[in-house]
Amino acid sequence: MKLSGGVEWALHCCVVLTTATEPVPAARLAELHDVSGSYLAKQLQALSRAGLVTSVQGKAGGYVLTRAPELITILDVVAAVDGDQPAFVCTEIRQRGPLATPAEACTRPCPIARAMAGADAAWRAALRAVSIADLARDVDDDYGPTALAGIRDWLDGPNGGGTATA
Amino acid sequence: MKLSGGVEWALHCCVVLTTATEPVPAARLAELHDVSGSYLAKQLQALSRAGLVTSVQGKAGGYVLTRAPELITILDVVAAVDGDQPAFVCTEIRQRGPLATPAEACTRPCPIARAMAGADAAWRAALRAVSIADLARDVDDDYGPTALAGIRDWLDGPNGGGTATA
DNA sequence: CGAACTCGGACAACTTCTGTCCGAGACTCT
DNA sequence: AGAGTCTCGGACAGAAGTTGTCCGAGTTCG
Repeated sequence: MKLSGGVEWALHCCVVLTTATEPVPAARLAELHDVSGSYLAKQLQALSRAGLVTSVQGKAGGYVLTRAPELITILDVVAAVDGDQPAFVCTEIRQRGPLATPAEACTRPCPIARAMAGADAAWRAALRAVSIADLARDVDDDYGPTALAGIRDWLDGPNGGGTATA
Repeated sequence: MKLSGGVEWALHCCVVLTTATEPVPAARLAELHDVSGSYLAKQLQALSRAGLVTSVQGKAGGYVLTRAPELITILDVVAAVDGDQPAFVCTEIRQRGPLATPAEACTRPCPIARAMAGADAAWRAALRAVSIADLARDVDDDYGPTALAGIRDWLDGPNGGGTATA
C-alpha cells in the first residue's frame, strides 16, 4: 500500500498553476519545488494525458489548467499520475483448490473483495470531496494571501525571463 | 497505489482458520487455496509477528487464531502483511526551493498532506469496521453453511492425516 | 528562413515485491 | 533416552514496478 511519490509533486504543481495566467514550463515548476525537472516532466505528461492540463509548445510554452480549479479534484490528479485501478485486485482464489467454488455460484464478488471495494470507495470519495481550489484556499488560510501572490510574482518574474535581479 | 498480493491470501487463511479447532499447517492452507506454500508461509509469519495467530511447532503443529474472530479486523491483517505506514508520505517540499516556507511556519501538515491523511483515515475506518467473523458470516450467507463446514471437514479429514480415501 | 525553446516518448538504475530454499526447534514414537 | 519426522523461521535469488535521465519531434518567435 504505497502511493507513487510523484503524486505529491503533481498536486503541488496544480495548486501553483492556479495562480498562473500564462503557460508555465516544467523546468520552472521543477526549480520552484527544487526537484528533478526530468522526472517532474513525466508527471506533467500524465496530467496532460488525463486532460487535466494543456501543453503549449514553442518559445512561450508550458502547462495550463484546462478547467477551473473547482472542477479538478484530488482524485483526478491521483488517478492521472498513479493509475485508476483499485488497490485490491481479487484473484478469485475461491475458484481454485480442491474445494473450489463452482464458477456458476460466483455471481457476485466474494465477501473479502466486497469489503476491500467498500474501503476503496470511501478513500476515493474522500479524495473526490477536495478540489484544487479548496487546497489553494487552505494555503491562503494557513500562510496568508501573500504566499500564493508571491508565487504568482515569481512565476511571471525575471528569474527566468532573461534579466536576473540577484 | 497497489496493495500487496499476499493480503488476499492472508485474509482467506484467517477466514479458514475460523472453522478450525486444531493447528493448521501452512502447507495445508496452501494446498487448499492452490498457492505457493513457500510464499504463503511468509504471510503467515507476518501474521504471527503481529500477534494475530500463534504458531505451534512440532508434529501436530500449525497456526491458530489468537483471539475470537470478532476481535480481528481486516485492518489488522492488512497492517500485518502490508505494513501500517500511510499510503501518502509528505516530503515537505514546501520547505524547499527559492520560495521555501520557513520551518517555523510549518506547525501543522500542509493542506495536501491533510487531505490525503483524511482519505487514509476513511479507508482505515472502513477496513476496521469489518471483522473476520463478519466475513465468515457473509460466506455463510452467500454459499450456505455447507461451505465452511466442508472446509472444516477437509481440514480435519484424511487428505493429509495419513490415510488416503481416493 | 534560421534559431531557440518547449513538450513527448524512449532508455538505464534502483528499490520493492514475488517466489524459493535450507536450517533450527519441537513433538512423537520406539 | 534417542532417533526420526514434521513444523516454523529466517536467509537467499529472480521479476516487476518505480525512480531518474536522456535525446528527438514540433512549434513559435526573430
